[in-house]
Amino acid sequence: MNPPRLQDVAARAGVSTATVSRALSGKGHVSPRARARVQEAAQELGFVVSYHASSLASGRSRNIGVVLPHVDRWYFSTVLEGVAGALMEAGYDLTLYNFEGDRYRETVLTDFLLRKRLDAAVAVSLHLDPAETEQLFSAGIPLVGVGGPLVGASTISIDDLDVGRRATQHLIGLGHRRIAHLGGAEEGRRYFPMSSDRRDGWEQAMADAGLAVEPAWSLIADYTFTDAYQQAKNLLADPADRPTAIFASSDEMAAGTILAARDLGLTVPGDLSVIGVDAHPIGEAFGLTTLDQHARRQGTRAVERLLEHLAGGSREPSNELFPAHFVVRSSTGPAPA
Amino acid sequence: MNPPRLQDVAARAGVSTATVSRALSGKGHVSPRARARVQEAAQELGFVVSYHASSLASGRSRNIGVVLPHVDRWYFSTVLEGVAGALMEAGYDLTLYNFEGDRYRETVLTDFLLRKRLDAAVAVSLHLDPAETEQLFSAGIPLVGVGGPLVGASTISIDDLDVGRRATQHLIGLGHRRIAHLGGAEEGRRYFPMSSDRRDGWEQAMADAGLAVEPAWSLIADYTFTDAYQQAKNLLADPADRPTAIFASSDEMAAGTILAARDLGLTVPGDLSVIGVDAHPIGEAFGLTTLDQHARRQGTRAVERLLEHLAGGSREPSNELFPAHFVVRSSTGPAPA
DNA sequence: CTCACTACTGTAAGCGCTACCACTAAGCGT
DNA sequence: ACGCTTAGTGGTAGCGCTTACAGTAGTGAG
Repeated sequence: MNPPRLQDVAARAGVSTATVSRALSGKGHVSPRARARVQEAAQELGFVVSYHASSLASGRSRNIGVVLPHVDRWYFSTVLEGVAGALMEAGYDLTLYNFEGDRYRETVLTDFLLRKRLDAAVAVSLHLDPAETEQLFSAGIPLVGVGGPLVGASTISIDDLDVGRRATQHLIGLGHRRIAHLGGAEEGRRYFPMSSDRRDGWEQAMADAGLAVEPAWSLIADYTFTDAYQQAKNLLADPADRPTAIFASSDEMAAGTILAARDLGLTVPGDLSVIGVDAHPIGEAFGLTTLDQHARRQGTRAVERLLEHLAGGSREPSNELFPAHFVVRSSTGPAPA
Repeated sequence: MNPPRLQDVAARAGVSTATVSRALSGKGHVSPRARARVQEAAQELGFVVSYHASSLASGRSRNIGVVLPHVDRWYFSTVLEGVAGALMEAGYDLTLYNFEGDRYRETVLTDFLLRKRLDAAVAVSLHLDPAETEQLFSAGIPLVGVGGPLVGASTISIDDLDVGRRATQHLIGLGHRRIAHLGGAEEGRRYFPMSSDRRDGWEQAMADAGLAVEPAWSLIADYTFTDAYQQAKNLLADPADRPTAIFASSDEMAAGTILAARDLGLTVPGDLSVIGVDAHPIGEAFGLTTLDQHARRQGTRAVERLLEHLAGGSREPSNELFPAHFVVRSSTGPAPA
């Protein structure tokens, strides 16, 4: 026996299909009695509206796309958790588009735009070139960006420049003058525009304090624990000339740095202070001082914005800056004498 | 101007809509000339088939659901990467259902089953009770399970019992007799059935070698780095009575254990050997010996199975065991004298 | 030259809903 | 009492595709 259709419910409840549709969707006027009868009939038959038919007829699909460059990295998966939770609460489906770096970039930007099965999309750390932007806008899909600028669209992010500055100032305030930075890949890669902002914040804070920025102390570690571990081991190898503090653009890198320092026999924060960004759970065990960027809430907030947008027509795109909060633990301390 | 429809392409190419549909989908006979003309017309108009209309008419949606208990944990996000990549290659969309523990369990099992918008589903570490199983089967959605048993469905997983045994045997082979185990939550939680299998493997290997299993050395750490760190710190606190080796059911727990050991002034593997499971990238920097369970490939393999199933009608459900491979690094060594 | 087949193409009947329109029956201010 | 609004309902035309089904040609075998 085939799955029940709207018609079957209508027959059983003794009303028209139009009334069933209205009763079930909650739109339009339906008498309490009719509503009750419809619900009962639907219940008995185990009826659920056909997603495709409903979407085709109404033009709305209650389906939102999420585009991100990776799903197996902390920041992205945490934002994704937030987005997924918020969408579930709102009764929306989530279609996932994973770039895997840039591997499926073209495919996603072509495919997912065109099939027009999405009501809207959330793009995490997505950096588009003008042609891609044009493509997106002409498809008419409302878009909210998370964790990076996205021309023409509303965005949610932290103030990366400010975060870089505050992290560095925290170290300077503790008396450090020799401060290195461990960031993500610079240009070249198209996602991760924020990496350079945090680096810029570091440079600004150093300049403001009249401190020199050693070019060799500006490192790139791809946002991973292991890469940071290697970089830090090199950086800290020479006892005669090494920084007393390191600001890492992510907690994973910061933790890798701490491990490297220990492997070299350095104490943290005795010989070296380390500060990160994220509030990654791994930071707890490392006693890592960090700036919490509330990644999960960035995700939920993005959904809120999107739903407001879908409900209320088009508003001006706006850029919402999330506050980042200090979590001071034991990895930062006074500079060694 | 509205997006072009099939009809528009047909008009422009001078053929019927049926021919356009056949030419574009590749099904049925179409002359090379007609095909070329259709493709040209579609190209010029920027035509893409409407996903919903196509699904409604054909009954197939080229959309596969992925159900998992968390997305912000390594194993799940890695499997998800594999699934997402394989689906992208096959031209399928991916709808994500995140339980968040058990928070949205009911919602997902009800909602996603019913809307009947999925061709099939992949369930990662999903443990269903009989009623839920019944519900799923009556919905008629082909299902493949990853990383755990799933009654009635085909599954992909490693042999967790064997993994537990081999990891423990590795330690025994190095002369260890005092071996503790750090696993995930036992019963209670409904996902993570594999945790107890790895624990059982440990117990078996110990028994086979005639070694005692200290109940206090069978710990639960929720699969997280930080929790393992705490547990290990307690476990290793007493110099008079502590294990010389620890088998952790995941690399994150193993890494947390190593950090705890070092914080206590113990050397690895001098005073303590540690072995994990996963081949989590963080293991590299820790020099962690582990058993690679090829999480990503489990994901891609699940998709292969599903697509075979969708193509070839229903086969018998089968359970495919993935081999796990040793990655011996520096965290395991001979037992201290 | 006929028959059987195959290659190709068009016609049109849905797929299962939503939403517009039309209509009736109340309710209500004047 | 009169229009006027509004709640409640049914009829039905699509939404944009896919896919029988049927029909026309062209081909080679008998």
